[in-house]
Amino acid sequence: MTKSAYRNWQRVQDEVLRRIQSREWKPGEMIPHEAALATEFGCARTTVNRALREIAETGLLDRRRKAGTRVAEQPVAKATFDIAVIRQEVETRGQRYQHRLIERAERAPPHAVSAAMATAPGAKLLYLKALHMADDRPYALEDRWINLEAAPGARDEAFAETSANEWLLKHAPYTHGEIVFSATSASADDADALACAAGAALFVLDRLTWHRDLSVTKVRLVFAKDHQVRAAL
Amino acid sequence: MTKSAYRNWQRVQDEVLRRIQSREWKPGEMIPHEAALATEFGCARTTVNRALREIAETGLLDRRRKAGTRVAEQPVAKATFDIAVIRQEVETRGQRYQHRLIERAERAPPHAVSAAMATAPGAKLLYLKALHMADDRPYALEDRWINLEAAPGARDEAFAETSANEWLLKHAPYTHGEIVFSATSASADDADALACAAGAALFVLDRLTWHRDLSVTKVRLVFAKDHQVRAAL
DNA sequence: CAGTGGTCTAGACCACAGG
DNA sequence: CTGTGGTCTAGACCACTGG
Repeated sequence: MTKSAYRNWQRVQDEVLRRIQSREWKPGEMIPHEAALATEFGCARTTVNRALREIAETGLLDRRRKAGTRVAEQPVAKATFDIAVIRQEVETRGQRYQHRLIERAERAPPHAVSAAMATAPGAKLLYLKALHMADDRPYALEDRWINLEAAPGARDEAFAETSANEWLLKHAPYTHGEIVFSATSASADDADALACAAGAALFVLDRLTWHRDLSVTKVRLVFAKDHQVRAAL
Repeated sequence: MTKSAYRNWQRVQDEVLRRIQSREWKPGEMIPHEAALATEFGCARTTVNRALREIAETGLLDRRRKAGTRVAEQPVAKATFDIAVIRQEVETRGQRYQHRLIERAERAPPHAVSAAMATAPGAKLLYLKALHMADDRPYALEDRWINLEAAPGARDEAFAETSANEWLLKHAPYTHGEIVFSATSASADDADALACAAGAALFVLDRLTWHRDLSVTKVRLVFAKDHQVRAAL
């Protein structure tokens, strides 16, 4: 008897990965079709399908009906970053988290913002500026616009204790969104809030989320100097 | 009769997502178990399982045997970035790609590098410095160390025409690796190569890949000013 | 039009962990 | 110890697309 068939699809997946990585199956080459592999591994085709489907999702295999499955020529690496709530991020490092509200106002945003958020040109949004701290040192400076149409409850929230970050997750779900990473030179304000020299290179995260066709919030997080974002490959 | 059952798991997934996003099922709440949903949707439990498994992978659901399935309290957003070959990245933008080798040498790396790559302290590695160009303008400056033990063929490659990026993908597969994003101030060298002011804030990607327990390559890409990396949520 | 992957099903057994 | 998710199977039909 073979060993327990539990987690069999992973056994298949491991073996397929081994053959790709060992060049037994070379980039651009066809690999046997599902039925053949099922026979070889002595399992159901469903099991092979699951193993291959997951590999294809990582970009290492190209699968097409009728054409079959090939090893990708130039696999596009997919790096998945976990974007947690900042409090979690800080506490996971074993640091004490604190949040300080700097500004809270209801006002019409600059054109760039209302355009990006697809809100009416003159419409007022809720603007928040806040500082996230880790062990009493600045961690990230937040600059946020909230669409009150999508999250009306925000009007009654002070955001003094709870960060908008957490409040929104709990009260204003989103269906999709976009994240952009970039670098910026610290403005005088940034430098002041983040305790770094003006002009220092800072890591920036911009996020825009939507609920259906309604923008929910647009946030820009400027991190303290030397911030890194890390992902496994 | 119902509509074709094709892509049924997506229909289930969409409905489950709708219920989560509409707060019909609130954060922290249990949702019905698979068998119940299967009955409700008139499909096999396998189909429900697939729909829910995929949602759980995005972090929106927490699933545990016996405990059941709950809507996550603070979903950790997973942003997946496609890290393509630079040539592709440039050509996808409709720009002309070029690659210029600046330096190529076999030498012992600084301690930090040999430590990160777990190579013998005095061991020589292949060092490459190259500039990636888009439409004749600098795009990214590459600084790379290649472990010749993991990729011996690199010794015979000039990397004048083919970038190390592409050559390695074709000739030195990896099993796993790590990517780190950060920001840096342009050094004098960076500024010169990338045609920007010294001290400018630049986006940096560091990648270290392994084949089993052998490091393959460590590369640092410093991008031209205003570079962004984007991902859907 | 035929070969390949994509999906579905009904039923089964198993692993895990809550109670 | 029992309920829930995790996995497997054999067989089936379908969608897509290359030849």
